[in-house]
Amino acid sequence: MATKYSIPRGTYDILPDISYRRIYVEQMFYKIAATFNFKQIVTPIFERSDVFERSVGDTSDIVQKEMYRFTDKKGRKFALRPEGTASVVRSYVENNLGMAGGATRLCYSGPMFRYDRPQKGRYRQFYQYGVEYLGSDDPMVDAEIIALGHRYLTALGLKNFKLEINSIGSANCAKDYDAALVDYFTPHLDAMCRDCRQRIDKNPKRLLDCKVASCKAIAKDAPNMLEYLDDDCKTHFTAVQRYLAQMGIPFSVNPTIVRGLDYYNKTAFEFIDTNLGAQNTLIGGGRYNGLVAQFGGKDVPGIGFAGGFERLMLSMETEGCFFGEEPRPQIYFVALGNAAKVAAAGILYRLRSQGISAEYNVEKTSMKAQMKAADKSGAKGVLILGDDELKDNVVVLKWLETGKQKRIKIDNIAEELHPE
RNA sequence: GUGGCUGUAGCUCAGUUGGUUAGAGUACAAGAUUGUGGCUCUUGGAGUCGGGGGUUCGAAUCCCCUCAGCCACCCCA
Repeated sequence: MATKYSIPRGTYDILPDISYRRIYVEQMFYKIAATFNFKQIVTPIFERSDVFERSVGDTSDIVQKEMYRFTDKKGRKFALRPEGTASVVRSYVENNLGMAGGATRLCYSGPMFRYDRPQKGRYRQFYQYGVEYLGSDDPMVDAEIIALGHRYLTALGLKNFKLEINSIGSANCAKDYDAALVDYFTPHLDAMCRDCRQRIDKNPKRLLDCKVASCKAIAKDAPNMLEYLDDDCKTHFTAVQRYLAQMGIPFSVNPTIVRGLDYYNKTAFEFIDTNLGAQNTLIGGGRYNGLVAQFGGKDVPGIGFAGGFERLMLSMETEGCFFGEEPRPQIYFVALGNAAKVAAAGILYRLRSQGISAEYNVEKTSMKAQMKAADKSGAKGVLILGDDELKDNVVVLKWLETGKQKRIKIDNIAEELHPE
């Protein structure tokens, strides 16, 4: 007996009855991105491991324990991509995309891989969409990227989300701030959870994020990141807010937003769903000045965001959003008898060549069964061909919604379906 | 990686203190004067009771292991 295989943990199949929804949501993304003149870039789903290790940060959880790594036959080290930005920047540098002059606006979508414990809205293979803007540090660009995210969510019909923004400063103000945090938290450490005690050395900003009640209480009075911004970061951040206000995009400043990837600086933002579970970040993004230089390119500033299709669609489901029309054939062909079946092959092929979607069922022979199948398929019309019609060179066209039917010439089917 | 809950037809679920051929709804298939769908009715097929091991005369039911899903931690999309 053949063994039945089951899908790997944390992955899922997109089955044909709902795959049109994914197509709708993805196409909407590219459509909105195009209105901002972003163009698609496609990169491989695996890269040399250090592409991610160096950019995402080798102390980050993603690199430390969530990457799918493998070695090829020549011993090269690769990893399935855990996120999109590193690959895009690698390609930007490798192909000198900046040489075209002006800014580079890129968008992408595709599968990402993280070895995580699966739960609702979190998978080991998941699908992200994202944008990257390379070539400017102007705060207007920050606002534009955020606006693009906002436009997309809105275009899908989502309402129950909020935008939170923050500035995590640049390298030099972050250093001051981290020192201030260590100074503040160190005397309280005994009252804090074990995780926090461990994290204070690695990344003191994380202590701001802790969910444990006692830690939360201490973190409440911690130094505010925004007060440690240098002048450049400060004016940048206020300008971003001014642009957002100008665009009429509502937001709130949340100083505890700490993005988990090392390359972020200055502006950080999240679109959060307000009625999803624990995995409620719809879109996360931020600025990453310095990353291009780190990949061996010029010191070109950049900013971008990424979001997961899974959470997006979960959110759309809870809000009852439109997911696009379910595809169905225009015509269902009912053939009675073998001569009609043979003729149907030719007619079907001609209709399809003319762009008319058509379906039939060879397994069913009775008229009743074929009509039932036609009804179930959602087809708008049925073409019925039997011996009577065959000898007159006609078919019966029946509209399923109204039940009206008439005999039409076989050569005129396409015109009858498209009256104009 | 840690903890809690769950796992019975394709889907949603029943299944009494372990007891004989494991049920329902829905979906599917065939039929109701044989060339006309939807509604109704009749009949039918379909389940390794997640998997493996153990206790027992007997396990879907009790015990152990394992796999998977969900929820939270964590992490983030």
